[in-house]
Amino acid sequence: MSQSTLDFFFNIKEKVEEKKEKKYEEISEIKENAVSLEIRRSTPKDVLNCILLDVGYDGKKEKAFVKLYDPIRNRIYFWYDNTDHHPYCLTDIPKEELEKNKRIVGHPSFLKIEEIEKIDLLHDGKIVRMSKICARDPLAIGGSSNSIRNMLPSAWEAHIPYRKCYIMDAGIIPGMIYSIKDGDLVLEKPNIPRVTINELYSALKDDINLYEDILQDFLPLFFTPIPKIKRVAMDIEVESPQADVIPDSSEAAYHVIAVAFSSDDLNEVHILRRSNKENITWNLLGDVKIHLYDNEKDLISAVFKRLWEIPILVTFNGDNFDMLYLYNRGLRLGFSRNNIPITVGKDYTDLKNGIHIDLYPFFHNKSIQSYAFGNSYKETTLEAITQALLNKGKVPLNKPIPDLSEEELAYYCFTDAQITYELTSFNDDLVMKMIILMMRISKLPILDITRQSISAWIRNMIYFEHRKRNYLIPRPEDILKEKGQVSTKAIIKGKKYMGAIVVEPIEGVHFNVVVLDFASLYPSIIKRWNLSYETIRCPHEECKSNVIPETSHWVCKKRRGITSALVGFLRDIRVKWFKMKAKDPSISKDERSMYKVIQATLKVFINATYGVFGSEHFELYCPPVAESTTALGRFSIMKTKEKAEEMGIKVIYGDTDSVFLYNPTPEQVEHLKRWSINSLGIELDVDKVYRWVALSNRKKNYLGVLENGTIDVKGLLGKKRNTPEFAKKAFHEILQVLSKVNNMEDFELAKKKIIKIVQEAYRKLERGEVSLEDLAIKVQLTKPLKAYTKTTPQHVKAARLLEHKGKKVLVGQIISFVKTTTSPGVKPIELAKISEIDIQKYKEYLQSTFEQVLDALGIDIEQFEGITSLSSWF
DNA sequence: GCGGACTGCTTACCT
DNA sequence: ACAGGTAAGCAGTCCGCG
Repeated sequence: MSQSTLDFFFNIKEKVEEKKEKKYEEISEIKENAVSLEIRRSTPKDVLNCILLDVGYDGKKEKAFVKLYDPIRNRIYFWYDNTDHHPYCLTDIPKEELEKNKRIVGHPSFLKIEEIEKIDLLHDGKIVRMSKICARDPLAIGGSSNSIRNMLPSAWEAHIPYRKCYIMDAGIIPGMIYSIKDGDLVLEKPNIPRVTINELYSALKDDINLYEDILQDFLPLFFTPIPKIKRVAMDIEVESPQADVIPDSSEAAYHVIAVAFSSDDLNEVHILRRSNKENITWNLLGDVKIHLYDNEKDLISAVFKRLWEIPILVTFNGDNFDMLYLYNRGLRLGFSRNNIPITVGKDYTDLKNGIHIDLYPFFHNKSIQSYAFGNSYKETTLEAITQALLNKGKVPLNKPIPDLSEEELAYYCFTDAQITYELTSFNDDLVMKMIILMMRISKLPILDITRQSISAWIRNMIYFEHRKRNYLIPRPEDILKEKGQVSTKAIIKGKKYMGAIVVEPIEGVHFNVVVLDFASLYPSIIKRWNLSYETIRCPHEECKSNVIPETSHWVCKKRRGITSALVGFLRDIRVKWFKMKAKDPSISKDERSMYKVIQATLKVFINATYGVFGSEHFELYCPPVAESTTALGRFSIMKTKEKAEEMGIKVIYGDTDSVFLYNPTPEQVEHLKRWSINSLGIELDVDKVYRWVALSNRKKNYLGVLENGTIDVKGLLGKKRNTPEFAKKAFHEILQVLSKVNNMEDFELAKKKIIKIVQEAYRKLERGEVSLEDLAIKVQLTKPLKAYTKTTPQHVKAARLLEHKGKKVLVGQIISFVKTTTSPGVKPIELAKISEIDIQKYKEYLQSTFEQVLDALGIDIEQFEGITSLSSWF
């Protein structure tokens, strides 16, 4: 057995035995202890093996600082910059001239001007001389009315927040292990065994020279173990005058009635007495510690005491609610700002002495949702996420929160804290590990990872590589000026350029279908074709012959593109190393699971890299890069289709990066794979094999049975959220029947069963045997009700009816409504009666749901038409 | 004034 | 606030209809 990944490069374990872990103290007597922040933050001169979690700026000290978490003492240390680093921006105006500018050199925060050189990638890597203007305060550079960047006709690198600038200049990698040695911050590098390096090099083979320098920098990020980060989850409940109105957290006008903490070793509820009951029972709470208070201020005081000592706090929507409410409630109850352990920022809240992780924005992040969790939850609510990931939910409430007894309230509140904690602990701390890896790859502090979107991560990752190599960070307007043009037209109105190709499906049931797909097509293209903002449409005459098919663009042959190298490396190491190692039976289970986390994290970055280059809000937005990527994607799939057909294989379907081959021989498949790597330079793999697949004439719409007997459904109405449950149920019964089909004869039998299912569904509907819940159509409100000005879709009509009844309707909420015969034709399920259901409309729903399946199977829905008039029989 | 053809809006899916 | 492509249902508009 090999050692586990977590300790084979590092020897944290030895030290664990030397020191005692910190336990939370018993809360008994509450005293307002005004310990100054200075003392709370004091850091010893030597601290070993902490994980660096956050970077910030201290306005009083005028210094950058980092927050380090010591996994052994379970506490946060602060380390302040000792390298005399200052905020700055760059300009092309010479130093002598700047010195004549009284407003700049006379600025109260002005420090100095340095003459420096930068490499300008946008202009063929030529060396440019620049002046670097330093100031004491980041606001003096940018962000105030009197900032220096506004006094300059043109400034570079002036919009980067100071803490990010500091990270880049100091070369700090958040999420890595650091020690403080003799007052200095020192990175603890892992010792990666020679044999591992050799294995890795041989896996990446010839491509290694495309990105070897990046590989050297990135390997420690993957091979540094992630220590166990203790954290405590918190949830609060507050009094509310109206049953289903959530109190405003900026007002904090009502009592805080319960606060729960949950973690490995701290499980307690602080609760306010609201009844006259002599003996309250706490049977629901098990061995959770209960603190009952007669006075709200005592409760808040005890909670604040906890928040001073908890190093890492986890909430769900704490930024907008729990933390903000506690802060404002604290002020209302007379606590001074200094005695409240919470920082309130513009769009975040934090612990003054620790770190606050809000899981809501993290799980709301679209890339996390789709690439890390495969869209398993569709709404960002604690209920939906825990249902999907933990397979359990919140405690069901049968009355409003203020009406709950103390015991019920404590139980409800504690359960929320507990499931919030579990969102970070399930699958062996998967979420915590992913967050740490994301920090390392993007070089962003934990606060930014949980609160910013994927484009911010990717931007920071690329900026960091620029600063490291002394490249000038390009300005968005300069990229656009040089590389703004596109040469294709999108199929969808309003889009900027043409995207992927979908091969016209050949209708019918096809047996023995092999699906080949390109492994990460777009990242592979970016790597193979050297796509980057500086290499596309480069200034060299001799490169203009290196054209991208179907476009007017060309790409550089002389210089290796930085984003091409970066994306290429991340793609290759994921596909050729981590994905392989995650399945390697010769290594330990722990190691495999760590490799799985790494490959899943890389997937989030890789899958989004093409998209960001086509997004206007991205600071490295470069339309020809995005356009060339999709053009080469179309080129690749079309060439593959042609080649397959040339070989005599029928291509029955394909979408973006895949081809569906009808009954190919294993030799043909091998031949095609070899051809792809040799002539396109992109790996083509077998993705899945169908016993049979049924295609209709609709694209992105098919079903099939895989080799192992599982049924695979894509795009059919029966799996869409806005299809009523009763239609979905019948649809799934049909799938059950189909999953057992192996040949044409089976099909004939299956058809008879399917007819029965369809008939039964119609009959139930006719007889009124379907419940309101099963008839509900669920549609998400994607914007505020007021914003629907052009049309009024049905779910908006239903939502407006709800609002009329005084119910709150929020963006992102899913509206459940039914179709009625009474005006206006729809009603939210809460207000509808079974007698007003429009049965005719629901028949149409059934018809179109079934039609898609039957179409694909070659059964004519018309032969069922008699069924629709079944009503006459009853 | 009403219905059919058409376009545009909106949502949910696929890659 | 990562992209474009496809399907579907409905809202709204225009036009023809003696």
